[in-house]
Amino acid sequence: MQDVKAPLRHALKTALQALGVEPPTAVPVEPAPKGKPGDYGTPLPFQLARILKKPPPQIAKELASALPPIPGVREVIPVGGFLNFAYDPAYLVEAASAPPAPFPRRPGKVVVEHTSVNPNKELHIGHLRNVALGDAVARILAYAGFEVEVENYIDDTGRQAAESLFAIDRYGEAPGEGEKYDHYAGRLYVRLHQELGQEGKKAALEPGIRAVLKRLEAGELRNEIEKILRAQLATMWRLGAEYDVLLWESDIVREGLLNKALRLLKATPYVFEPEEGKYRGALVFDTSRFIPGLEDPYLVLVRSDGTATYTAKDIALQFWKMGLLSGLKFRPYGTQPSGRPLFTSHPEGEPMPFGRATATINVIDVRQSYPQQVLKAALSALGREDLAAHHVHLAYETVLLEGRPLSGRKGHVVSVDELIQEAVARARSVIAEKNPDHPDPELAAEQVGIGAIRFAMVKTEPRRQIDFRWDQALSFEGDAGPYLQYAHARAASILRKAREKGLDPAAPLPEGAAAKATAYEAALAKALLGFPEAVEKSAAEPTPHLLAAHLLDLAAAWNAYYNAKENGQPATPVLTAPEGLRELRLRLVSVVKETLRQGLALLGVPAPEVM
RNA sequence: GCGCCCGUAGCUCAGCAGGAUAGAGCGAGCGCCUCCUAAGCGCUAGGUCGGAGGUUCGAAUCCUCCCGGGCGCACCA
Repeated sequence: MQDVKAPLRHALKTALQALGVEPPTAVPVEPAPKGKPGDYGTPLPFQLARILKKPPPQIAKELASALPPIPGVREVIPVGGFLNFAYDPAYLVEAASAPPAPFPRRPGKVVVEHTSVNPNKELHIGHLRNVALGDAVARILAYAGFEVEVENYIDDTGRQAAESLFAIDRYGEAPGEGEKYDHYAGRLYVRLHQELGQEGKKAALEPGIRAVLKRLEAGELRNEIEKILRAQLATMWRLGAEYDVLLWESDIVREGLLNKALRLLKATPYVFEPEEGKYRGALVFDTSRFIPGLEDPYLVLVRSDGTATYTAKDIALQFWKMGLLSGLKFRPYGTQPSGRPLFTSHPEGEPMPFGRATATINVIDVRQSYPQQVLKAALSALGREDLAAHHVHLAYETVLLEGRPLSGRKGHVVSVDELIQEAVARARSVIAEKNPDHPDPELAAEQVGIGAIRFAMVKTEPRRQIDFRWDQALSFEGDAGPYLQYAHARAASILRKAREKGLDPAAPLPEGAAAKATAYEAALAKALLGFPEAVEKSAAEPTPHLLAAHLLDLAAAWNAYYNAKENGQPATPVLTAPEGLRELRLRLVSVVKETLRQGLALLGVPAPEVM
């Protein structure tokens, strides 16, 4: 896939220089709107109107005559103040006829932290958005040329983990038949909270919970946490999300990273212990210089009872991620479904080069914007504005369920496992109905079910609230994962049949084949050529929804191509097309298939060969 | 009250480093399987881009104010 806009921009700059105008740094070039002549166009003449003191249409004409020949451009068409370019279809098709290639490597390392769910109960659809978003962003960045490290923070010394373990111990009940361990822990956690709600129970149970908390901090109950964590990981892996390293909070505390971080901060003028007032005896961070406009800019790092706040631990983790602190040890944690190894921090491990990031992305919901700002402020407090500028909080809005906020207490939640089961069952029945001879219905059902769920979570802009509705999330029509998967399977089917006939879609195009390209092929080629830019934009934001939107456009262009008719007859048959044109179309279909596969992979959506 | 985010078609959403008659999907209506998978395609209907000012040759996009909704403002996170 080659860039057709770059030569065009270059030619425009050359023409501008010929006209004695300093070219802008970014020359706008966009596909021409439907119904307008040409394939691409630029509004450049409007921007020059002020400088040249001439009307845009006149500038467009002058610019047109000053242009050097542009590769593939058949005609330069002034359209009012726009200047459009009609391409030779053969050129567009040739430009699109190689599958997209990964981007060149970029310097530095990006650490993406996502999931980081409390190891105390099963995942629900709120967590799902985090996993889907984080995993997609990590994949997109890696494809876009960044070195990416995916970290999953395990808060094993938190209150919630302690409560689940306490509940398991207290009720002494075994998991139900076939009950996943995280669901079991979650069930007893909920039961504990019911009991805590009863009169006088809280005081009676509190010491027990505190005792568990102490043991967790000492790392004594790691195996108990692991049982829950392993069950959660099974869900993440089934979704297709994978990680490089698990970071246990107890390890971070044990390695003294927290104290090291606090020591660094205490050496700045912004962190101190007030001698009077409401914060007397606590260690606070005055963020006013970094976060203006707060009514109370003091943030407690260490409470007056000596315990550290979560934010303080988070700052320590952030410092570690960016190489300001060292000390964690690691060891292998096993191999994930794709074969990618997973590591974990561990007291008995050995040093490994995790962390040391030049940029960090935290995938975490918008309600935590303030503490995320504090992370940047802490970096700034150390004088590391450079690092602060490279920390991104990928804030996403919360997920509603049928219009109402999720609520564990009111039972208004859906677990991810439950959702997957439902989606796969639904896919299974659609396959049985539409393709009863499917060679592997179980595989396809899993792919379609997972794909529908994951796509639903990433197609919307992160900062918009998602209202999860069963009928929409499991929809297999329209703007949905299965629509893209279907387009992919359709292309795969043609390629399969071609190979059966002895044709090789990967073979070089025969001499003169490209010249047979029509407007149909050109339109499809243009859709394909937008892929690298969509990836680039998605990586830069970062957000997967831009790539998702482009893939929907590409699939729509491909489906339209597939269905094109003239006088009631198929206008664009592939396998039965005349020789030359057939090879050309086959090549395009193969690039469509590969581009969709790649794009879907970046969103974590499987691409079935048969549906 | 202060701060951040969101108001685009009946519903769910793209578009927002200013550019061409504002685009999809769902829903509604009409059509397309003797043709490579109809989970698809085509056509029709449907919009004061929350409102008012402003900047600009040009504003859904930038600025200000207002209205509506969400979230955050603990020695929680």
